Amino acid sequence: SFLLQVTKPPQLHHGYKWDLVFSVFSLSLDQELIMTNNRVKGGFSGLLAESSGVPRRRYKTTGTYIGLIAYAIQDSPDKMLTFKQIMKKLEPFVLGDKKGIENNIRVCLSSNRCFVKVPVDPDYPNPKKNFWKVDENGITPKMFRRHFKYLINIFPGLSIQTQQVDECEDNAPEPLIPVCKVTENKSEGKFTGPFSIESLLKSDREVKRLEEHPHYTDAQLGTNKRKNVYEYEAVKCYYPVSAVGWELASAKRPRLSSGPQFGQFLPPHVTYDHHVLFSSPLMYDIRYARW
DNA sequence: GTCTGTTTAGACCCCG
DNA sequence: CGGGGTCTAAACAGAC
Repeated sequence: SFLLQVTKPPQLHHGYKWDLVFSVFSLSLDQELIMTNNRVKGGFSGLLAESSGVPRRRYKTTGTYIGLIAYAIQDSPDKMLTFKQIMKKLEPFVLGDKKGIENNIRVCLSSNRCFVKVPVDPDYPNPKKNFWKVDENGITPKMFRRHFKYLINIFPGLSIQTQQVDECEDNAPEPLIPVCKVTENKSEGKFTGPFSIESLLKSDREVKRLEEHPHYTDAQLGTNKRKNVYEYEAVKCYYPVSAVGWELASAKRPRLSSGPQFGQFLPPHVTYDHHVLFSSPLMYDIRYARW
């Protein structure tokens, strides 16, 4: 594993702003930030804060991948980096199980709606050649507090302050649209994943067999050879939210099990929900769609 | 084969 | 204790 020692005075190393990193992770001066995949007691692993050699639990006192990645991206000249550039920038944090940490960062980029892709060459889009940038509209108040509270100085466009976040939460309005009614179309097979019947029912989402969905297109068929393809489509309702607004249903990026996912393009069967999109001045993010 | 990106499952954490 | 969030490992797809 690799230890980033935050010691006094803050060391400038390869141009990295250790003092900023220090504040990002809110560590006291004798603590260390470790980015390692090494297993510790109880199978626990992750980003650890250590004090006097005693590992602490992740949350509260430690950084997160989201925060770290966001820092790397926001600290770059154009506020966007390729995956390789992100890894290069985070190199000082990452020694040891580099593959594992790379994997984690990929997962993090891919699954969080606060990270979006921008084609390196817009004229010749290549799904594997993207810059990653931080989408501030994808940062929920909760995420802000958890990951970005100490990064406010590198988010000049983020029109929110900690106090505002708290106020937002205190006065959170009701969603503009009601939570979807739950309908169920049973089918054979038992699914246990996040899109299983049970999970979907629990989370008040509408479930339909893909084939039965009115907006389903044949283009979706046969595009995925994976084993555990869930042939369900979740109809999720999102209501206007951003870091300045109200609460998102989830910070996780909603997605189908298969189909084109490139940049901000939406699958062909996805339609804008104009009521949702335009009923609030805050709504300008195309991901606030409904399908 | 390598690199990049997506998805899933499971373990674990925190919070209500 | 359950739900949601984070992290890890792994499988997989597609571009090069």
